[in-house]
Amino acid sequence: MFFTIEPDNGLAIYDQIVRQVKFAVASGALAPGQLVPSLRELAGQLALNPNTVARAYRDLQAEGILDMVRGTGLEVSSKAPKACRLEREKLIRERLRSVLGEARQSQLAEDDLRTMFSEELTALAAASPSKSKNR
Amino acid sequence: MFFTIEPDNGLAIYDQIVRQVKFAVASGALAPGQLVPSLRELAGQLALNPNTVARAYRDLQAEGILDMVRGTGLEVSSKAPKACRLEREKLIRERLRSVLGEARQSQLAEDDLRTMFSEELTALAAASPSKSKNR
Amino acid sequence: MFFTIEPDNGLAIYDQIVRQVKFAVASGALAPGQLVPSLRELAGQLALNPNTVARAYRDLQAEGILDMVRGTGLEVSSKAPKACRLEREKLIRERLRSVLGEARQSQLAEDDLRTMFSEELTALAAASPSKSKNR
Amino acid sequence: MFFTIEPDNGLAIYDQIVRQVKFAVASGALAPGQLVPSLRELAGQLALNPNTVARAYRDLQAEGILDMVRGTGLEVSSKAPKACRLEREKLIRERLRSVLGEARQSQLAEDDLRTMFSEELTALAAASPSKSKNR
DNA sequence: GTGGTCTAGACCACC
DNA sequence: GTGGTCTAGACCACG
Repeated sequence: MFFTIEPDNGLAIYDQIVRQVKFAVASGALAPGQLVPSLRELAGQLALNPNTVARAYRDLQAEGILDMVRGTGLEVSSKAPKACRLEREKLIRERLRSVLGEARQSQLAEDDLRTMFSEELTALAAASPSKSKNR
Repeated sequence: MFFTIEPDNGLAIYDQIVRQVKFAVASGALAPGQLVPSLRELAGQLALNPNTVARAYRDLQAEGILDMVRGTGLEVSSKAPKACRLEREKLIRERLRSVLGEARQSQLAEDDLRTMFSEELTALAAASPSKSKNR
Repeated sequence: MFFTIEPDNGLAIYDQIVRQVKFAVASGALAPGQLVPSLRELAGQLALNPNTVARAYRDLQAEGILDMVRGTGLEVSSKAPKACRLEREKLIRERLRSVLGEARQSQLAEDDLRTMFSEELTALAAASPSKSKNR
Repeated sequence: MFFTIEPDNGLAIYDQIVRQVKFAVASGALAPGQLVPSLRELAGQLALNPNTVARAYRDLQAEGILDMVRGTGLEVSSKAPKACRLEREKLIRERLRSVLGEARQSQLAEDDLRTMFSEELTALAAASPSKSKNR
């Protein structure tokens, strides 16, 4: 699959999986009815403890993003895309607001912050020319 | 003092103290040679256990931000301002990079991200008119 | 494990643990990649509070001697042996220098000091025939 | 006076004073009946809190090394020289034994330890050519 | 199971 | 008064 896990980015691993599944659904990469990778498969790919993946899938089931299909696996629910599109912006905006809040509280000048933002954005685009026009 | 603790913002309390002390030094609010509040004093103000404050101050000593003056307290070291200014940028840039990385990976359009950034920035400025030119 | 704690030898208990871990790594008794005893295990063996062991392990992490493996424990880092060998010499040399400095300042004759050194060394060797060639 | 205080050599400041007074008596630099510097004088010279010096003098009185002479100060007792000569060796030997014990326990080779001892001894002699034959 | 955090409270050394 | 250490025990997140 197309997930990438970074330990030590502050987020728990299971939470990174949860977020990325939601993002994949939001972007259409995972469509309703489609099966997500099995526990063992994903755990193997990401070199994680299956329990960790299980924890993520459990949370996703609890939120109604994934539905259990007995004997088959977990599939993306029909209501997932709408929910995930809303969720995506919320999740990212939350983290962004948190960073900005800390920056302001630290008396960092707004201009420095804008500069930092631009720098990181271009650095990111350079590192992985993912999604301007082509992809 | 002028510290504010938010339990459950994801960061450990002692780490919030560490960051805020660094930020205060970076902004000049705490000058070298100045004593930080005593363990018991700060613990009292923030309604924390003295051990929690001690943990934060111990970390700051280990980083060379604070120097112990026996029987007197902990004072801001002479090398602290430079170190803290660098640290402040590093801490914020790290978190910013992490958010941006997640946003990109989530296929969020760059323009949406820029918009989000601007919105949050102005929202923040409105909420607390901290530091334009006039204040 | 093979640690021994002496309360009231002037060193804090957590510091004794730190030193002994470093010494164990320096001597090869603890190899990189190997897990140190868990907090609770070591605390049980030494009849200490787990927090005390945690403090020691935390310091060792901060110095890069131990790496955390989430959900598994703490392992000796790959860079630890070199660092610990240097550290061992430094720690002992520091204490030695301090004693010698005091001796000299006390006007103790250098020859008396040499005699004292030899006496203690042989007394020590007699007490625990640790490491000549044969053992 | 001829005392030197090193904070952070592991010994409490008051203890360093106690030891150095004893050493001065042992070497004859302070003779029975002679007055030691007043609290304020010594505290001023060493840039210490007078309470710290008071603590040291109090301990020395308790051991019978110093006698209070009302309205005059503290003088070296008649029994001090003999006691201090015995004490000097004991104090230094204790610390030396402690270092050696740690070195052995750390698996440091005996030869390395001997080398270290010689190095530090010559370094010390070079730093302050105090007391071979001439002084 | 692992380590991490926090609280509570006691005791100590030092200034 | 200051910080430092240690104990005890609870709770949490993670794997």
